Amino acid sequence: MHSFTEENYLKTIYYLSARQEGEVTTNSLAEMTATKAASVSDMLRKLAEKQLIHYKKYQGVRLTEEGERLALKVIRRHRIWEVFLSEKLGFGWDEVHEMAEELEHIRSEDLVQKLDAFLGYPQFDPHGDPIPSPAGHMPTVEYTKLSEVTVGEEVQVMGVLEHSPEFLQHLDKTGLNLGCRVLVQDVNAFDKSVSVQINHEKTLFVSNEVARNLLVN
Amino acid sequence: MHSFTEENYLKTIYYLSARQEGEVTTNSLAEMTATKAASVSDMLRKLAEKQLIHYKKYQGVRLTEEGERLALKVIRRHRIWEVFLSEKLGFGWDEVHEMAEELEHIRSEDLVQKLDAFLGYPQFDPHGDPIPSPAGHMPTVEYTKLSEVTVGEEVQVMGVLEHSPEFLQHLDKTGLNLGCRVLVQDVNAFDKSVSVQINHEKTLFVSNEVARNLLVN
DNA sequence: AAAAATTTTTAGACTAGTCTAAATTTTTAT
DNA sequence: ATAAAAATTTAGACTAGTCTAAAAATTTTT
Repeated sequence: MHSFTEENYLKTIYYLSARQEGEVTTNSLAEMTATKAASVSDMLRKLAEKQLIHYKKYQGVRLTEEGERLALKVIRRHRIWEVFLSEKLGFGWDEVHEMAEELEHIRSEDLVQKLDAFLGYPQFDPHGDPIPSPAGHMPTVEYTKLSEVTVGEEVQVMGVLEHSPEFLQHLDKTGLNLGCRVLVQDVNAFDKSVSVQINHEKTLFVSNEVARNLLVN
Repeated sequence: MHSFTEENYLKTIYYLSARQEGEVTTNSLAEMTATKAASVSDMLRKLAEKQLIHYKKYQGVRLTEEGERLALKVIRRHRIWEVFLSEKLGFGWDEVHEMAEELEHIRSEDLVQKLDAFLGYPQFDPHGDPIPSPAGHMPTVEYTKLSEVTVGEEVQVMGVLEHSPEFLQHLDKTGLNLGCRVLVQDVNAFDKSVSVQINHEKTLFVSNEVARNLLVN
């Protein structure tokens, strides 16, 4: 079995790889895991020894097939627990991440499998992120940022790019929940803020900062 | 906050204290936690420094009020998770303990509180053990061992003293589940084994070893 | 293409929790 | 009441994961 810490590194490498092309850097990992570059270097050596990453000194890092399989397992557990916390226990989408960070490391194949069944095999977590398959495959989703929708189009909120509680709470406050319909009425040429109508009801002004972090289809 | 390991020591001290009068010994703790006496000694020093136990060298150990409060918190979390695993996910009572050993350490007051509500504020875990109150009080239950029931009495299985999967699976196999009615028909004078009728149906022979570990009322 | 800046790695140290072996204290047996 | 046995603690070492400071490699700038 792999340690709590190793699982977190793999997960983080996966996320950073998905975010940009090419190798993941030591520094970006240090930032994401809130440790120092020296600690990351050390851990990379260990993960490379275990064949979980491809690693050449000074050249950045990439998951091996086995490493990606493990990372997706952890992400799958994380997201399934988030669904549980949200759907069954009534936690807000701004609260579930932190608890899932711990729950994702509970070691039992059977547990996540039964939990998945109990939840009715959900496809997405409370933030709209897809749940990897048991076999370790990440579903591809094709969403657009709200900031890129043209005036007159009506779209539906499908996910978020920013997962901080602050951002999610802001969305709650303004009523921009997952699944709500958004009609783009106007785009401000100066600051790229968007004027939208929500669920054919109230009209709202959305900053570009927010619009860039809202995924729609 | 306290570490995973500290929580386990406190929990174990609580269990051993409940099992016998007086101070808990270093050796018994070493056995229970599957470590060595030397490691226990070390940890006891640390727990004493944190005022979680009363500890005089060579004299054994006893929880302080604060230590007991923490121990009961952990036990509460453990048992509530067991109920969840059993009732909602369909795990057997022989399977839940191991997973709960990990789940009990998830740090969130809110989580256990919401889980408790979701489960309808259960009073007992799947083994019949009472669930401590949120305030940290262990309900007292007055059960008798099946081995001490007199011939002719009909009782109900309320709990177990032995929690090993092997024992629990044995009970499953023989149909001695929690809640089932047991009429004591005969006690063998030689080996103290008991002849019982289950739920007014089949008759069963129960060894004294088993009868001593079955709690009834 | 060399110098400067940045990034990454190494070296050495620290903590929590564990271990073995040795020393000490307590208990039991004579 | 002493000797032997058992239990407990201390001493010193190990591992995983972290850190700071220094060294080395890479990238950027001039």
